[in-house]
Amino acid sequence: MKQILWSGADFSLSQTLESGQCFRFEKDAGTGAYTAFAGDRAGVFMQEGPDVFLCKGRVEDIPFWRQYFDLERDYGTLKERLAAGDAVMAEAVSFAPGIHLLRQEFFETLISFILSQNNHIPRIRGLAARLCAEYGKEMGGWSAFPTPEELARADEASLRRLGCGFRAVYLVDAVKKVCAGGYAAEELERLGTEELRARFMEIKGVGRKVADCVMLFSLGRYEVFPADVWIRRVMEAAYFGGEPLSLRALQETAAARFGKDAGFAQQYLFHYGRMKKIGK
DNA sequence: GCCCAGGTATAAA
DNA sequence: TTTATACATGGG
Repeated sequence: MKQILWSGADFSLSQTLESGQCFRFEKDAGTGAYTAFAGDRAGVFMQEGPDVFLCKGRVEDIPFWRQYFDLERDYGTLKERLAAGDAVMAEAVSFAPGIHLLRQEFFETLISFILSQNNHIPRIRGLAARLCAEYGKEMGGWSAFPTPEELARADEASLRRLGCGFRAVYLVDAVKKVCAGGYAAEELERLGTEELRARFMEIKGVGRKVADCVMLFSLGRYEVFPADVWIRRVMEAAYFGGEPLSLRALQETAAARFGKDAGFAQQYLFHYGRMKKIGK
């Protein structure tokens, strides 16, 4: 099977899947194909130039995957707007011009990014996989991401046994709050960014970083775009190649960008500075 | 075996 | 308000 999913510029399957937005995908080293999992769906995708193909999966899921990869949005214009008059963003955009913001299911994104704290990507992926295997619906060779109700069967002790560590109590609190209501898609859509962030941060273990990641990688809130994926790309660009950007330059740009929230930006960049050993 | 991670809660300054 | 630590665990 080889169904065309999309054809157009400004989209890179690999850049998008490997930009740290999602934790359930696999790359076939031989063919370069990616298997992506989202909720209880799975698909195998390949990209040849501007053409993206669904190579394995359900044809009726094609509209879902188009939405998931945010393929119908004009990223040319979006990127221009983001990079205008901003050297750091311009650098980020040219470093990874094919990144799209995923529209992942809300609960899966929330749980994944709670798992992400003080953790590295290979281990986050391992944890997510174990969570699916233990509590998600068996799909024949793989497991769906558990629903809030399914994950409500888990208590702190069993989550710790899975290896969640101190994040176990955070997961329990998140599941409890989501099951209690107030997190339906229509309700979240009604809230502005600030209200949404405050709502998420009521959950134990959800700080600004996780809240923003959920808004970015699930809810399409572009206004918080610079706070995560692009900044990370900039840091990688600064660390791995090209003209090195000083931490000071990044901080100044971030302070300008975040305005009143410069403190957060500093803290945020401090972490990345430490992580990537940039600056002093 | 050691190091450390797509942070956050909490204490201390 | 800002800055420093503890945290659980296992992938690399």
